[in-house]
Amino acid sequence: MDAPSGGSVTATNRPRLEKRKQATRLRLMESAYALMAEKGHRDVSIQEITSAADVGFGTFYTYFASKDAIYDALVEEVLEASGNVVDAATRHLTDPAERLSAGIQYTLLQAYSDPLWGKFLASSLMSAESAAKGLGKFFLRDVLEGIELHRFKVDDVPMSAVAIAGTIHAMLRIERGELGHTLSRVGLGGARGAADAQDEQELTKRTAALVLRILGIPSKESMALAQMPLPPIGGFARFFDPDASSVRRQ
Amino acid sequence: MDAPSGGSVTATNRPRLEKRKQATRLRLMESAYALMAEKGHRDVSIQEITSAADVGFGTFYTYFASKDAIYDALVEEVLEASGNVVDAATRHLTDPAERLSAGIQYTLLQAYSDPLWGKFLASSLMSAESAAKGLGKFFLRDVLEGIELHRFKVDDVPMSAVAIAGTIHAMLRIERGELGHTLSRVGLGGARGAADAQDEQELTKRTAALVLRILGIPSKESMALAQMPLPPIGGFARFFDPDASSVRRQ
DNA sequence: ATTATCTATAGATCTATAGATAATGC
DNA sequence: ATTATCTATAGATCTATAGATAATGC
Repeated sequence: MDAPSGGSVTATNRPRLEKRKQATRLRLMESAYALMAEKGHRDVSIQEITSAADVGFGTFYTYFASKDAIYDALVEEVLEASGNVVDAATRHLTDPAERLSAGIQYTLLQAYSDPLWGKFLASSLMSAESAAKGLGKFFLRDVLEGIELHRFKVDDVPMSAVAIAGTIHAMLRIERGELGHTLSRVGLGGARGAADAQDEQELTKRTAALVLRILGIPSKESMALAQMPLPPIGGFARFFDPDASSVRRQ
Repeated sequence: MDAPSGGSVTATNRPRLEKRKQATRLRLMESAYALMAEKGHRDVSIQEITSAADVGFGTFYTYFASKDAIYDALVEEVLEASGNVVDAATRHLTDPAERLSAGIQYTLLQAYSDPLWGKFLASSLMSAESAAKGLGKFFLRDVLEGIELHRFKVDDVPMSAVAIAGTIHAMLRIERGELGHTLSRVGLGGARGAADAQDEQELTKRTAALVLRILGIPSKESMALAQMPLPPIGGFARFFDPDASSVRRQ
């Protein structure tokens, strides 16, 4: 009617503005990600997030309706990225056993090299639905394929899936060095050399080996499979680190 | 000096008063327990707790310094009770494999029969230290004894312990029926009959069987062990239920 | 007389919004 | 001219405490 003519001036017609908006949104998510991984998502105020993002308080509400909304967006992002980590690391492998082993190791190595990522991923995996997204999707695919090919020998598929998920989840939550520490306190002692000299490489291999054993692969073969060299992917990107170019989508 | 004579009139000299205090304290803990299990311990206000306990707001601070303080007290209580459940159920068994199987099954059955208990126990087991108390202490004892007797065959003891803890923890967190549901959504279908017809008895047996397999017991024997009848202990007490006489100490 | 319990309240936080301001777009 | 961003604030909540009250103890 009496609207200014000249065609619709929608947001999409203004690429620079749109780009700036995306940058602000990303800064908010980066800040929320770091704070929530550190302190737990309920224990972070919107105030803290906007301060860390160096953005006016009210700006938050331009992008997210609530704290839960930004957390949900982050979970979505992290779960998808976790799937990408696994997929990138394992796409080329043909043996489902080797592929699963590599996927598990890359996941844990990424978590060790970027503790915030590890904490956030662990918190994302708390709900049962999330287990079917990201990581879980790929791991389950490998498990099912291995069963079909008679590479794995499993009596109870759902229970095995729960055990694998529970094991990986537990490994993500354990503080480094605590594995040996906790158990030695109960009188177990170091299972293999000094308990505190466990490095990430060894822990990831042991985790992979145990998962393969759950899937019915004999003990020796599991260890051999887990020891196979991982094709290097040139270090891990820090998730949500402005310097990093990978992992992030868009 | 000028204090009233007649001997020290300490609290211990007044059994009725002391008893009443304990009752109030217990009411506060019962209310906090139910609310925190339901909504998560951070999402309950002291206001809610005192209302539920039918106690004046300020009274809370006579007994606990903070919300964390009452939560810690509850965790302590629940962990100890969890140990008692396991111990009572397994004390008489001589085979560590059978004992561990029974302990796991009783734990899960208790959690299924009393969902609040299950939720609270799962939340208590989140920290690594807590895993060595209660349940964990007894389970670890059985594992180590079984290894010593060559009943179990384990390559990597700490990793196996983590896997067992992670599996049980995951089973405590999974909603009933979700095991089959989640997996069937990904295209797995019912692994054994209809996925939603899983009853607690079956789930607990399958969990125990899988744990025994992790410990190197052959597939068939694991299933046979898990199928062994559990000595009935006449139903489970509701933890913190005023009607129940067991579980609670003191 | 003693003390457990209750009521009322101050102070601290935190969320969501309204209105002003500043930056880009054309 | 448009709109992203900022500042200021109202309203809701929640914690911790101070002082009053009510119940038991002797």
